[in-house]
Amino acid sequence: MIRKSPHLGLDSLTEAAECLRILAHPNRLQIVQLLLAGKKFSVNDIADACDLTQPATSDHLRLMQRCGFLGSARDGRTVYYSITEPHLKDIMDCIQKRFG
Amino acid sequence: MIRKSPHLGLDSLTEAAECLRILAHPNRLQIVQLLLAGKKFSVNDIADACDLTQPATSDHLRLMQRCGFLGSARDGRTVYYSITEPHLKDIMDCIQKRFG
DNA sequence: TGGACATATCGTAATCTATCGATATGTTAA
DNA sequence: TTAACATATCGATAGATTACGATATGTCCA
Repeated sequence: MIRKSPHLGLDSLTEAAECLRILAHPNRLQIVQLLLAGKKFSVNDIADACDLTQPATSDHLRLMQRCGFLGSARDGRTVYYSITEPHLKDIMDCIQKRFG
Repeated sequence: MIRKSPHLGLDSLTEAAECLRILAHPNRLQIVQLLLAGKKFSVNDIADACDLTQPATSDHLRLMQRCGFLGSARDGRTVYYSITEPHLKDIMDCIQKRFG
C-alpha cells in the first residue's frame, strides 16, 4: 500500500492558494456558512440573508462555483446553490474554532 | 455552561478573511508547510528551501508575523521563525487532505 | 405575446497586491 | 572601527480584485 507524503509540491500549493483566495472574502465566507447550515438556497435567499445586492451575490456564487465549491440547479426561474466540495465543512470548522 | 453558536458574525468573518488572504499565496503556504515540519528556521534556510530571494522571504514572513501566524527570535545575527498560531496545523491538514 | 420576476453578465473606476532591486539596519569578529 | 554577514525596509511599476450600476438572459403566467 502506497502512503503518500502529506507534503504538497509547489503546483498543488498554487492550486490551493487559488482556492483559498476565493474563500478569503467576508461575504463569501458568509455564504458558505449559510449553505453549510441548510441544504440549498436561492440567489435571492442568499442575497437577503447576507444583505447583498443580487448582482453581487451572483458574482460571488459564480466565483465559488468555478473553483468547485458550489453547484447549482435551476427549478423554474429560481436557481438553487449548494455546497459540493466536502472539505469546505472541515475548513469552516477550523475557522469557526479559531475565530468563534 | 454557555455553548456559543458556531456561526460567526460579519466582524469575525472579516477578520478570518484577512487571515485567509495572507495564507492564500503559494510561497507562504510553502513556508508554513516547512515550519510545521520542523521547529524553527532562519530566514536564509527558508529562502533556500523555498527558492526565494532573501527580501521576498522576509516580506512573506513579516506578513505572516503581523497576523499572528508566526513568531521570531533573534540569536546573534540570525533570526529564527516558527509557528505560533496552533490552528495553522489544522488548516494545513485540511489543505493537504484536499490537494494531496 | 407582453409583462413581471429571478438570475447572469458586463464595463469601468478605484483600490489593493505582487514583485524586484536598491539600500538600510543590526550583529559579529578581527 | 571596519568588513562581512543576516535580515529588514522602501519605492515604483505592473497586474489583479472589488464594488457598483446598467443591462442582458431565461422563465413563468395572464
